[in-house]
Amino acid sequence: MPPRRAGGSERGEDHRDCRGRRPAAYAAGRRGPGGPGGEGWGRRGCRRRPSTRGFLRLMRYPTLPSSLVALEEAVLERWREEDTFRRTLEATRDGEDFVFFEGPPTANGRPGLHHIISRAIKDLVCRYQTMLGRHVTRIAGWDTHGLPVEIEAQKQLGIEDKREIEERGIAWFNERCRESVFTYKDEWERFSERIGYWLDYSRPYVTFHAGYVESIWWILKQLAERGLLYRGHKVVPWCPADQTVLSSHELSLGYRDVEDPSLWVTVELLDGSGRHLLVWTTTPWTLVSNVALAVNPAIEYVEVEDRGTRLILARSRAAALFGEERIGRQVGVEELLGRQYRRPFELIPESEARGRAWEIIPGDFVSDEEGSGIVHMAPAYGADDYQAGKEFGLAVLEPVRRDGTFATRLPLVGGVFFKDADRLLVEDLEARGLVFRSTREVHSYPHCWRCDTPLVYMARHSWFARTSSLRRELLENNAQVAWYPAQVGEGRFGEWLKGNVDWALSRDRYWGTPLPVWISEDDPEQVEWVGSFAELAERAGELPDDFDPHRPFIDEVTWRCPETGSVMRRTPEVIDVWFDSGAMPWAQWHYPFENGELHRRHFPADFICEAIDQTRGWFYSLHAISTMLGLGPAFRNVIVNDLILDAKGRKMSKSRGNVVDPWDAVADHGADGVRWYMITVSNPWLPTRFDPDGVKESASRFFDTLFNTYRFFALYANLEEWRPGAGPTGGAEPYPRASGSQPPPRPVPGGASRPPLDRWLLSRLHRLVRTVRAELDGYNPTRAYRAVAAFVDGELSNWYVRRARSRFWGNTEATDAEAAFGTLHEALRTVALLIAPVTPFTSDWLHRALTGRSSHTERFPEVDEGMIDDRLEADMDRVRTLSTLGRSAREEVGIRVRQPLGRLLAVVPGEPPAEDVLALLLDEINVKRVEFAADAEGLVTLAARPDFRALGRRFGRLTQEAAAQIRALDAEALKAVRGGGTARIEAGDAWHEVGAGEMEVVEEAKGDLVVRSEGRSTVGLDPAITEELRLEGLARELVNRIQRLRRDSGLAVSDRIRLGIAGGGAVRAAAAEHEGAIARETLAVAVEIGGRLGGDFDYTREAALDGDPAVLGLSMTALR
RNA sequence: GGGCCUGUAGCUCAGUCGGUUAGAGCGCACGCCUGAUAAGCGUGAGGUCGGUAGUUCGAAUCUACCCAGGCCCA
Repeated sequence: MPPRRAGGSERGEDHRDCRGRRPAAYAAGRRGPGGPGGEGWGRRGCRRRPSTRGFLRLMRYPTLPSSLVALEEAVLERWREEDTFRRTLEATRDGEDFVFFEGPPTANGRPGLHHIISRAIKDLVCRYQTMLGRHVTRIAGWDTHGLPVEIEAQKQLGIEDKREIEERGIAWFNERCRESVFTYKDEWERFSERIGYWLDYSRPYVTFHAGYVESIWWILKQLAERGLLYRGHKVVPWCPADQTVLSSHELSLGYRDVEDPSLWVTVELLDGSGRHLLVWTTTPWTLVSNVALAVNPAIEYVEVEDRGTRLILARSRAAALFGEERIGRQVGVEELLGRQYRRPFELIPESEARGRAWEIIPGDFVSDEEGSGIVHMAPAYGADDYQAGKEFGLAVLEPVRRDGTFATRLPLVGGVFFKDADRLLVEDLEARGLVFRSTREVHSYPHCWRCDTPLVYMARHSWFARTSSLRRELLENNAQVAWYPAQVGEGRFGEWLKGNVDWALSRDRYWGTPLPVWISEDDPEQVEWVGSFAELAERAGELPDDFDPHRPFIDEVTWRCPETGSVMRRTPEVIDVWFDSGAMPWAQWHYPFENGELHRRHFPADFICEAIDQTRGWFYSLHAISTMLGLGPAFRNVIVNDLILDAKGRKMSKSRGNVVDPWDAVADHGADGVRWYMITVSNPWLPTRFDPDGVKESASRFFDTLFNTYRFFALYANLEEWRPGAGPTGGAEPYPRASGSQPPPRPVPGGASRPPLDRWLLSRLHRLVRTVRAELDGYNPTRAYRAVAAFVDGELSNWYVRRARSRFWGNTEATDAEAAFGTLHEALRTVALLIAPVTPFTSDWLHRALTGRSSHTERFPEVDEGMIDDRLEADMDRVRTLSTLGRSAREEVGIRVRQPLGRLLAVVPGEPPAEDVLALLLDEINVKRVEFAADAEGLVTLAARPDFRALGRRFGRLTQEAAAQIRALDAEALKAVRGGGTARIEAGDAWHEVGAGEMEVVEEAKGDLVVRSEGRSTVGLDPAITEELRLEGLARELVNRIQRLRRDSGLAVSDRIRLGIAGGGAVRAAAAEHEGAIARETLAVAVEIGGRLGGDFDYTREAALDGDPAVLGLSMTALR
């Protein structure tokens, strides 16, 4: 038994290929102790060993490593040794810039599987552009500030809340944060290297570095000078337990379905009519703070009489709640607007209400799809409410304290947690007879994702960027961005911009970029933005050399205003961490303090790529900052990738236990395997399922086929000592090397002299190059590489190699052999270059194996349009269709392909294929001749296929009738149409002339043949086997058995033999008739044919050939 | 509750401008090949194109509504 898989210890010593197989060349010669045993390999075992000369020749085209992972490790080693990445940057130094921005990850979390996909895409685009000769800057970055970092630090330190941080000192806490941000930096760098993501880690941008912070200060000051920054109020989600604001991102982590009250309250309208307004809410606790009711002028309101009370509500809601028949008089909105009402609770003294209160206001956000069409407003506790409050100057009542409880001075609910107050409040309303209906319903409500406490929306002071004033610019700039897919840009991002609200910049936290704004202690309106450290020093005195702009040190920097004499003190907040990352186009260069030219060259980005969750994160912050600075869009092309799901389509999460460790994935499938899978399995913008079986499948389909093809090439190229440039096809080096300064050599000449199969492959190859370039230029990597996969599998391996196989060895026609090797070499090398962006390891290995050079310092293949031959491709298409049908027909009659048959009748649309292309069909399905219907009148019938596109235009609703009439045309009429004439049909009570434009006339085979057809192609196979054909079939069987015996006997591919064939009359006749062919195929220098096996043969075997027994014998011989 | 995406063979996915026999791979069945061989290849079966209603001579494709799943937002 051969060994199964290479164990770990054997790795590197074992000359097995990627499937764990021994390559034939080694299997024949190398007999290590672990190899197959001597017995069973022929009578005398195997003594062969390649000559030294032969062995050296084998080294020319190397054997594939034992696995994809081993291949990648070897390539990585090379990249490290020769610093290939840097060489590509140097080689393109004078090229036009292609600007790429790397979105910074946070290095206090480990890289995950989902990072592979965006990194694979980023790497792919950057490598492609590099191979086009452009200079691609790829600077790594680290996102190091913000709440995630603080939370991680708190977790490690076991700290529960902010109070504890302040007790132990901000300096101490921030030091812990600073230490933790690079916890996994090394792992990230190793991971990037391992998956082949070329990124410059030597000079990364780091958001907490003083220079980076200074650039942000500069940006902020620019914005302040443009009047875009202000201090205001905002309703924010607040966790009463942690006493902190949550970001919108964090908010989305904590939505949970809970049961809440569904309360309908009646509120008396104070217009003396005694009518009540019906109001619906799911948060009764906010009624305490109610200051207004909103109605929508676009909605119709009516009165309904219920239990002695006249209620006012939206018409559609009245119909739903009471039924049409109970609807009373209509109430005009103008009758309501500005009216006072009696507030549901009077727990807060009226005197505390500063501003308008308990009045009916208009609001277009009011819907009549649920509730009553009348919405209760508590500006402190809802975003819509707050907006309306600002617009109408409503009072803001804030009885809930930061810990979530009502102020103790309030009657009824003083000291009660806001959620717990609901029950008390509903009871009180019921007691006063103000409840119309009270139930409970399940809806989703945000909770703190850390402590599960229900969140409360609260108005808080905050610094804002006035982005809503630039809505038009944001949209205009967005229109200049090409989004992949487009709907994210138009839809998700565009809609979000349309509804843009001012960006709340400040955070009440510690570890972040401090807001560089100082406020007068005496006059809060006197503020000063500081745009650089130098400016700060001007005001506050010299800064230390190792000045750290972080809290708490920066908080101590104050000065006395020379004009007012007031002390200027910094606002305590830090900035939203998204501003950090959005500032990277400037801050990564410490612009404008240095690198002005570098920054100018690197803005805006030609390309960025991140996951969909960055829509409102990095995509927005880049876009918003750039727009606010008046600089247009920050990026021109953006690929948005979706999530990586598990094999069953579920989100990966720790709690489900379905998280795949990216290191495991790479160890199992290789980086190229995972990259290839992620790029080709579905478009990046669709959620991608990570299915290990799927990875294996797509890998084996592609890599194994490609490697097998290479192996085939290498085997024979080594045997025949072929190398490019030696023969008549000339030095095949069509792609200019990136580093070379000479003009590129011309591509291989069109090769009209090459056989059609070769010309066809090159035509397909160049068409492929055209496709791949077009798709990659259009940021469509999935389509590009699916096309490559189809080429390698369907065309290169399963048609070209399959059909050209015999030309690769023992080919006595040197030109033909040269053409075959040259063509296959060029195809493999071109494929190696095409896949360089997507599977950089395999590409590099293959390219080096074929040429000795790395693929990554080469230029991307160019299309030679002259090589594309439409006619030839069409002919080959027909031949391939016919061979499929021929095989199917053979299947049906049960005659194997080795048995030659006499005749195939064929019908194809259009012209028959050229003679030399047709030869491939004869060979493939092993028939002596193909006759086309045109030559074989009487064996076909004519039929008409209506062309609906044409008929539809002409006949409209009569199309079906006309089509039926066309189908019914008789042979005479069809002959006339085929001859360029017309036929008459009746449709819609009128006669019409129809011709070749309205139909296609096709031939269909008939008769006693075995007929198969598909589309417009048909074959009829003549199953008759003459004696002559039988003998030829038998001869082929003999070749087949002899080859098997050769191989089982351990002979090398090129060994010559002496051959003996013994058997009955038919066997002898077949052998004698086809002796020459048998000898040629089996490399026999002598053939002995007889009734019994004479002579002394080293290896013998009996064989049954369809009931004809035969005995075969062979010996190796030194003769040639 | 709102926006966007997805739904095609058992599974994973293609499907161009609406055109009349909806494709591929895997899996399955059967077979072939045996010097690319621990591979490879072929043939076949397998479909209510999520559903309904429209538009149209004609719908997987366009429209509306509904269902299911996902993402984002509230």
